[in-house]
Amino acid sequence: MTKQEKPENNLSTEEKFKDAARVVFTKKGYAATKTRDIAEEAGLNLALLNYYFRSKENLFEIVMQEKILLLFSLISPIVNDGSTSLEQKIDGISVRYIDMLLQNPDLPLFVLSEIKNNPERFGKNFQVDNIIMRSHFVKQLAERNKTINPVQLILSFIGMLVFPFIAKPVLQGSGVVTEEIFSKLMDERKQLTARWMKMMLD
Amino acid sequence: MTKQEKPENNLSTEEKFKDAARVVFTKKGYAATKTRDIAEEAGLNLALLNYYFRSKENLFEIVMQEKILLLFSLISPIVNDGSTSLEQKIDGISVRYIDMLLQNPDLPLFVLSEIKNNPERFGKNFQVDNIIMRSHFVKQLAERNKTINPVQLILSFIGMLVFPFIAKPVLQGSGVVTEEIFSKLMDERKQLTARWMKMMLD
DNA sequence: GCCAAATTTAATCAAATGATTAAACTACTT
DNA sequence: AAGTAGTTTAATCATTTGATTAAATTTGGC
Repeated sequence: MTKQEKPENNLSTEEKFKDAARVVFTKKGYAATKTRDIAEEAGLNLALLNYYFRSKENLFEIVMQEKILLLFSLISPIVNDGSTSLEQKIDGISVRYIDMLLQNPDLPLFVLSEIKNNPERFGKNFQVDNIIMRSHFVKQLAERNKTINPVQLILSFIGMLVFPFIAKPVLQGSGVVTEEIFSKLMDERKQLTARWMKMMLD
Repeated sequence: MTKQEKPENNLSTEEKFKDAARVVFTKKGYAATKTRDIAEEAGLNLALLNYYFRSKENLFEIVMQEKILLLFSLISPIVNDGSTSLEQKIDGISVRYIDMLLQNPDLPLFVLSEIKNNPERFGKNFQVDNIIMRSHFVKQLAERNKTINPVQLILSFIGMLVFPFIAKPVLQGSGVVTEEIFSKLMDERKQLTARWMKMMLD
């Protein structure tokens, strides 16, 4: 009974499902997504999906885990880097976060709505408190300006970075921007948010 | 055949459904909401819901219409007031928008996700282009600072106002804030966003 | 009190949907 | 070539869900 290892295309099959799930879940949300949609998007059969992942929920969990990681893994090392200045952190976050969002435009709206629609599910998944609120960055903020609550500054910072992507469907739907113009705006925005944030420090 | 007008409690019944629909739709989103949930929340029968509204979609349309109106009706008169200064508009929007959001905390996330999940449905519902992008406010912005794209400023402004409410489930879930602290933060935030926005003008 | 219209209910339908099953097929080992 | 574990498929289930129907109940005018 030599346990047969998965050949090339087996891994590929599982990955096809995950890819499809990423696309469909992110586009339509958990509740509106049918397992058949995912199977079709993957070009595979419905039963096969359950063979690999046991359930819709399971597959969703996997996708969601990835997304949340993506959303936080970028920030953590930057805000907790003890060797950089406040200004350097602001520059770094602005550039890298917008770059990441340009590659994952509907990440924030997807993650935030799923969390809202089902808060119980994400008990300890995000350690905002540990990763961000106790970060080196926050300490530097508090040192620099003792009158302003760091939470306020951070909400503005992340808000300025993330909100355009959340409002993107509205902006496009109402013809304010095209895909191309949006990208240019966001690229330009890296410098703007950094500049604005630095102004807001004092 | 004197057509019997709806007595007191009929109007009340229709309103009960709308109230329930507001609650459930806003909490769970369109796809995750079952018509039975709404009926139960209203303390009424399922068939009655279809008697009044013909369909789930219909009822949703009504609720959504209200929500979008709420989201835009506040801004329009302020940004298009030809008699106020840029600074006055900024103050007015900050205060009144945050007040409105404090009373409707999950309005933004609800509206924005439903639009994203179903952009076709909202063809012309939001005239962001007409109401905001061609407003007196934007003209004043462009006059004041010819180097910065007004869209960038507006995205930051609305982002700073709205984002905390979008991130609220995460903030609460991770124990960064309680309901009470959140309200205080948002109250304090009225002045902060106004101050920051004015700084960003130059 | 009685009638007609409006309202409410319980029962039921048809379609959609997540999941399972049993059989067919593939690829690798010997 | 045969056997075996792993993979894929078509068919089917049971439940959920939006909607309908027909009967019961209530309401207001006479």
